[in-house]
Amino acid sequence: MLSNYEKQLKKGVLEMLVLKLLERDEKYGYQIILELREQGGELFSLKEGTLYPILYRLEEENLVKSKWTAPKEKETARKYYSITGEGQKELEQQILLWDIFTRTVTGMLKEEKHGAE
Amino acid sequence: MLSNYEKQLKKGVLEMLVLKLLERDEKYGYQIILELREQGGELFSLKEGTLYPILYRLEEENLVKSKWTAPKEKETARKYYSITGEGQKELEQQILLWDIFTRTVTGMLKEEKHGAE
DNA sequence: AATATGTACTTAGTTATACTAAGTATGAAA
DNA sequence: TTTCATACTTAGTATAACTAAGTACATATT
Repeated sequence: MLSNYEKQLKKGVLEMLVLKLLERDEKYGYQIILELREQGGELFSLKEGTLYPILYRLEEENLVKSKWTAPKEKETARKYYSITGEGQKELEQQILLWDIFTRTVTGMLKEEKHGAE
Repeated sequence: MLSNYEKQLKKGVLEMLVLKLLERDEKYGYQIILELREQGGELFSLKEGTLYPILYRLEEENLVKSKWTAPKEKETARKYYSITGEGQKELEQQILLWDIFTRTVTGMLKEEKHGAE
Protein backbone atom coordinates (compact mmCIF):
# COMPACT_ATOMS: atom_id res chain seq x y z
CA MET A 1 0.00 0.00 0.00
CA LEU A 2 1.29 3.39 -0.98
CA SER A 3 1.73 6.10 1.62
CA ASN A 4 -0.32 9.23 1.28
CA TYR A 5 2.85 11.08 0.39
CA GLU A 6 3.41 8.80 -2.58
CA LYS A 7 -0.18 9.20 -3.73
CA GLN A 8 0.19 12.96 -3.69
CA LEU A 9 3.48 12.91 -5.59
CA LYS A 10 1.75 11.10 -8.44
CA LYS A 11 -0.71 13.91 -9.00
CA GLY A 12 -0.24 15.30 -12.46
CA VAL A 13 2.50 12.84 -13.36
CA LEU A 14 0.21 9.99 -14.36
CA GLU A 15 -1.31 12.01 -17.18
CA MET A 16 2.17 12.73 -18.56
CA LEU A 17 3.22 9.08 -18.34
CA VAL A 18 0.10 7.87 -20.14
CA LEU A 19 0.72 10.38 -22.93
CA LYS A 20 4.33 9.22 -23.07
CA LEU A 21 3.28 5.57 -23.51
CA LEU A 22 0.87 6.54 -26.28
CA GLU A 23 3.61 8.50 -28.03
CA ARG A 24 5.10 5.21 -29.23
CA ASP A 25 1.96 3.62 -30.57
CA GLU A 26 -1.71 3.24 -29.86
CA LYS A 27 -2.64 1.15 -26.84
CA TYR A 28 -5.73 -0.01 -25.02
CA GLY A 29 -6.40 0.77 -21.38
CA TYR A 30 -5.56 -2.53 -19.79
CA GLN A 31 -2.32 -2.66 -21.77
CA ILE A 32 -1.36 0.75 -20.38
CA ILE A 33 -1.95 -0.56 -16.87
CA LEU A 34 0.39 -3.50 -17.54
CA GLU A 35 3.12 -1.36 -19.10
CA LEU A 36 2.99 1.22 -16.31
CA ARG A 37 3.34 -1.59 -13.79
CA GLU A 38 6.22 -3.12 -15.72
CA GLN A 39 8.12 0.15 -16.04
CA GLY A 40 7.18 1.81 -12.78
CA GLY A 41 6.87 -1.04 -10.30
CA GLU A 42 4.66 -0.78 -7.26
CA LEU A 43 4.62 3.01 -7.49
CA PHE A 44 2.79 2.85 -10.80
CA SER A 45 0.65 -0.25 -10.36
CA LEU A 46 -2.70 1.38 -11.04
CA LYS A 47 -6.16 -0.01 -10.50
CA GLU A 48 -8.54 0.27 -13.42
CA GLY A 49 -10.53 2.83 -11.49
CA THR A 50 -7.50 5.08 -11.55
CA LEU A 51 -6.42 4.68 -15.15
CA TYR A 52 -9.64 4.74 -17.13
CA PRO A 53 -10.84 8.09 -15.76
CA ILE A 54 -7.47 9.55 -16.78
CA LEU A 55 -8.04 8.34 -20.34
CA TYR A 56 -11.56 9.80 -20.39
CA ARG A 57 -10.19 13.11 -19.18
CA LEU A 58 -7.41 13.14 -21.78
CA GLU A 59 -9.94 12.41 -24.50
CA GLU A 60 -12.22 15.15 -23.20
CA GLU A 61 -9.28 17.54 -23.58
CA ASN A 62 -8.53 16.25 -27.10
CA LEU A 63 -5.08 15.08 -26.08
CA VAL A 64 -5.91 11.50 -27.10
CA LYS A 65 -8.58 9.89 -29.27
CA SER A 66 -10.06 6.42 -29.13
CA LYS A 67 -11.61 3.77 -31.32
CA TRP A 68 -13.23 0.46 -30.48
CA THR A 69 -11.95 -2.62 -32.22
CA ALA A 70 -14.39 -5.04 -33.75
CA PRO A 71 -13.65 -8.19 -31.73
CA LYS A 72 -12.50 -11.17 -33.78
CA GLU A 73 -13.65 -14.61 -32.73
CA LYS A 74 -12.94 -15.35 -29.08
CA GLU A 75 -11.62 -11.87 -28.38
CA THR A 76 -12.99 -9.19 -26.12
CA ALA A 77 -13.51 -5.78 -27.64
CA ARG A 78 -10.79 -3.28 -26.83
CA LYS A 79 -10.77 0.47 -26.92
CA TYR A 80 -7.56 1.73 -28.47
CA TYR A 81 -6.21 5.15 -27.59
CA SER A 82 -3.79 7.19 -29.67
CA ILE A 83 -2.18 10.53 -29.01
CA THR A 84 -3.29 13.60 -30.98
CA GLY A 85 -1.10 16.39 -32.31
CA GLU A 86 -2.33 18.53 -29.45
CA GLY A 87 -1.48 15.74 -27.03
CA GLN A 88 2.02 15.50 -28.43
CA LYS A 89 2.58 19.22 -27.86
CA GLU A 90 1.13 19.02 -24.38
CA LEU A 91 3.40 16.09 -23.56
CA GLU A 92 6.48 18.02 -24.62
CA GLN A 93 5.38 21.00 -22.52
CA GLN A 94 4.79 18.79 -19.50
CA ILE A 95 8.18 17.13 -19.82
CA LEU A 96 9.87 20.54 -19.95
CA LEU A 97 7.98 21.62 -16.83
CA TRP A 98 8.75 18.34 -15.10
CA ASP A 99 12.47 18.91 -15.63
CA ILE A 100 12.34 22.46 -14.32
CA PHE A 101 10.20 21.40 -11.39
CA THR A 102 12.38 18.50 -10.26
CA ARG A 103 15.59 20.49 -10.66
CA THR A 104 14.10 23.31 -8.60
CA VAL A 105 12.92 21.04 -5.80
CA THR A 106 16.09 18.99 -5.73
CA GLY A 107 18.06 22.24 -5.53
CA MET A 108 15.97 23.44 -2.62
CA LEU A 109 16.58 20.14 -0.81
CA LYS A 110 20.32 20.61 -1.20
CA GLU A 111 20.39 23.98 0.61
CA GLU A 112 22.63 23.16 3.50
CA LYS A 113 21.97 23.79 7.13
CA HIS A 114 23.58 27.01 8.33
CA GLY A 115 26.39 26.42 10.76
CA ALA A 116 27.73 29.17 13.01
CA GLU A 117 29.61 31.69 10.86
CA MET B 1 -0.53 32.19 -12.97
CA LEU B 2 0.48 28.59 -12.61
CA SER B 3 -0.97 25.97 -14.93
CA ASN B 4 -3.07 23.25 -13.47
CA TYR B 5 -0.29 20.80 -14.21
CA GLU B 6 2.11 22.80 -12.07
CA LYS B 7 -0.38 23.00 -9.22
CA GLN B 8 -0.76 19.24 -9.25
CA LEU B 9 2.98 18.60 -9.33
CA LYS B 10 3.35 20.52 -6.09
CA LYS B 11 1.08 18.15 -4.18
CA GLY B 12 3.05 16.57 -1.40
CA VAL B 13 6.23 18.45 -2.18
CA LEU B 14 5.33 21.62 -0.29
CA GLU B 15 5.15 19.76 2.99
CA MET B 16 8.63 18.36 2.42
CA LEU B 17 10.05 21.77 1.52
CA VAL B 18 8.59 23.42 4.62
CA LEU B 19 10.09 20.71 6.80
CA LYS B 20 13.40 21.22 5.00
CA LEU B 21 13.38 24.95 5.74
CA LEU B 22 12.61 24.29 9.40
CA GLU B 23 15.45 21.79 9.56
CA ARG B 24 17.91 24.70 9.68
CA ASP B 25 16.24 26.78 12.35
CA GLU B 26 12.85 27.80 13.62
CA LYS B 27 10.89 30.19 11.42
CA TYR B 28 7.54 31.97 11.40
CA GLY B 29 4.98 31.49 8.67
CA TYR B 30 5.47 34.66 6.72
CA GLN B 31 9.22 34.12 6.74
CA ILE B 32 8.72 30.67 5.21
CA ILE B 33 6.66 32.24 2.44
CA LEU B 34 9.48 34.68 1.67
CA GLU B 35 12.20 32.02 1.72
CA LEU B 36 10.21 29.65 -0.49
CA ARG B 37 9.70 32.48 -2.95
CA GLU B 38 13.37 33.37 -2.86
CA GLN B 39 14.56 29.80 -3.40
CA GLY B 40 11.80 28.51 -5.62
CA GLY B 41 10.76 31.48 -7.74
CA GLU B 42 7.29 31.78 -9.21
CA LEU B 43 6.71 28.05 -8.80
CA PHE B 44 6.92 28.37 -5.02
CA SER B 45 5.44 31.80 -4.46
CA LEU B 46 2.70 30.75 -2.08
CA LYS B 47 -0.25 32.75 -0.84
CA GLU B 48 -0.81 32.75 2.92
CA GLY B 49 -3.93 30.68 2.40
CA THR B 50 -1.72 27.93 1.00
CA LEU B 51 1.10 27.97 3.53
CA TYR B 52 -0.62 28.36 6.87
CA PRO B 53 -2.90 25.34 6.47
CA ILE B 54 0.20 23.28 5.69
CA LEU B 55 1.75 24.39 8.97
CA TYR B 56 -1.43 23.56 10.88
CA ARG B 57 -1.48 20.12 9.28
CA LEU B 58 2.18 19.49 10.10
CA GLU B 59 1.56 20.50 13.69
CA GLU B 60 -1.51 18.27 13.88
CA GLU B 61 0.76 15.39 12.82
CA ASN B 62 3.41 16.36 15.38
CA LEU B 63 6.00 16.96 12.69
CA VAL B 64 6.46 20.56 13.83
CA LYS B 65 5.63 22.51 16.96
CA SER B 66 4.89 26.19 17.44
CA LYS B 67 5.19 28.95 19.98
CA TRP B 68 3.98 32.55 19.94
CA THR B 69 6.51 35.28 20.60
CA ALA B 70 5.66 38.01 23.06
CA PRO B 71 5.80 41.07 20.78
CA LYS B 72 8.31 43.73 21.77
CA GLU B 73 7.36 47.35 21.29
CA LYS B 74 6.20 48.13 17.76
CA GLU B 75 6.33 44.52 16.69
CA THR B 76 3.59 42.22 15.61
CA ALA B 77 3.36 38.89 17.35
CA ARG B 78 4.79 35.98 15.41
CA LYS B 79 4.19 32.28 15.64
CA TYR B 80 7.47 30.41 15.37
CA TYR B 81 7.56 26.85 14.09
CA SER B 82 10.30 24.31 14.71
CA ILE B 83 10.73 20.76 13.50
CA THR B 84 10.27 17.86 15.92
CA GLY B 85 12.29 14.64 16.07
CA GLU B 86 9.43 12.90 14.36
CA GLY B 87 9.38 15.62 11.72
CA GLN B 88 13.09 15.17 11.08
CA LYS B 89 12.60 11.44 10.51
CA GLU B 90 9.63 12.06 8.26
CA LEU B 91 11.64 14.58 6.24
CA GLU B 92 14.42 12.08 5.66
CA GLN B 93 11.88 9.46 4.57
CA GLN B 94 10.23 11.88 2.19
CA ILE B 95 13.54 12.90 0.63
CA LEU B 96 14.40 9.24 0.04
CA LEU B 97 11.03 8.67 -1.60
CA TRP B 98 11.34 11.83 -3.63
CA ASP B 99 14.63 10.60 -5.10
CA ILE B 100 13.21 7.20 -5.96
CA PHE B 101 10.09 8.78 -7.39
CA THR B 102 11.83 11.29 -9.64
CA ARG B 103 14.36 8.75 -10.86
CA THR B 104 11.57 6.34 -11.71
CA VAL B 105 9.52 8.92 -13.59
CA THR B 106 12.52 10.39 -15.40
CA GLY B 107 13.49 6.86 -16.42
CA MET B 108 10.01 6.20 -17.77
CA LEU B 109 10.18 9.41 -19.79
CA LYS B 110 13.44 8.27 -21.35
CA GLU B 111 12.00 5.04 -22.74
CA GLU B 112 12.52 5.56 -26.44
CA LYS B 113 9.98 5.16 -29.16
CA HIS B 114 10.18 1.74 -30.77
CA GLY B 115 11.46 1.89 -34.30
CA ALA B 116 11.08 -1.02 -36.73
CA GLU B 117 13.39 -3.82 -35.63
C1' DA C 1 -5.93 62.99 7.08
C1' DA C 2 -6.85 59.43 4.06
C1' DT C 3 -5.22 55.79 1.32
C1' DA C 4 -2.32 52.23 0.02
C1' DT C 5 1.15 48.89 0.96
C1' DG C 6 3.72 45.41 3.63
C1' DT C 7 3.76 42.45 7.52
C1' DA C 8 1.51 38.54 9.95
C1' DC C 9 -2.03 35.23 10.79
C1' DT C 10 -6.80 32.92 9.99
C1' DT C 11 -10.50 30.44 7.70
C1' DA C 12 -14.45 29.06 4.51
C1' DG C 13 -15.27 27.13 0.37
C1' DT C 14 -13.63 25.40 -4.41
C1' DT C 15 -11.09 22.54 -7.67
C1' DA C 16 -8.41 18.79 -9.31
C1' DT C 17 -6.80 14.24 -9.11
C1' DA C 18 -5.93 9.78 -7.30
C1' DC C 19 -8.17 6.60 -4.55
C1' DT C 20 -11.51 2.59 -3.06
C1' DA C 21 -15.01 -0.31 -4.16
C1' DA C 22 -18.33 -1.96 -6.70
C1' DG C 23 -20.26 -3.47 -11.05
C1' DT C 24 -20.56 -5.58 -16.11
C1' DA C 25 -18.87 -9.26 -19.33
C1' DT C 26 -15.88 -12.77 -21.41
C1' DG C 27 -12.53 -16.75 -21.78
C1' DA C 28 -9.23 -19.88 -19.71
C1' DA C 29 -7.56 -22.64 -16.02
C1' DA C 30 -8.11 -25.18 -11.63
C1' DT D 1 -18.16 -24.64 -11.04
C1' DT D 2 -15.42 -21.69 -9.25
C1' DT D 3 -11.61 -18.95 -9.57
C1' DC D 4 -8.61 -16.05 -12.16
C1' DA D 5 -7.14 -12.90 -15.86
C1' DT D 6 -8.69 -9.89 -19.27
C1' DA D 7 -11.22 -5.52 -20.37
C1' DC D 8 -14.04 -1.59 -19.45
C1' DT D 9 -17.24 1.48 -16.39
C1' DT D 10 -18.73 4.41 -12.66
C1' DA D 11 -20.16 6.31 -7.97
C1' DG D 12 -18.36 8.10 -4.08
C1' DT D 13 -14.26 9.49 -0.95
C1' DA D 14 -9.87 11.65 0.50
C1' DT D 15 -6.28 14.83 0.06
C1' DA D 16 -3.98 18.99 -0.85
C1' DA D 17 -3.38 23.29 -3.10
C1' DC D 18 -6.13 26.89 -4.51
C1' DT D 19 -9.05 31.49 -4.33
C1' DA D 20 -10.91 34.91 -1.74
C1' DA D 21 -12.11 36.99 2.10
C1' DG D 22 -11.23 38.66 6.70
C1' DT D 23 -8.53 40.59 11.07
C1' DA D 24 -4.85 43.68 12.85
C1' DC D 25 -1.02 46.81 12.94
C1' DA D 26 2.91 49.67 11.08
C1' DT D 27 4.87 52.29 7.55
C1' DA D 28 4.85 54.90 3.30
C1' DT D 29 2.50 57.76 -0.05
C1' DT D 30 -0.59 61.33 -1.74
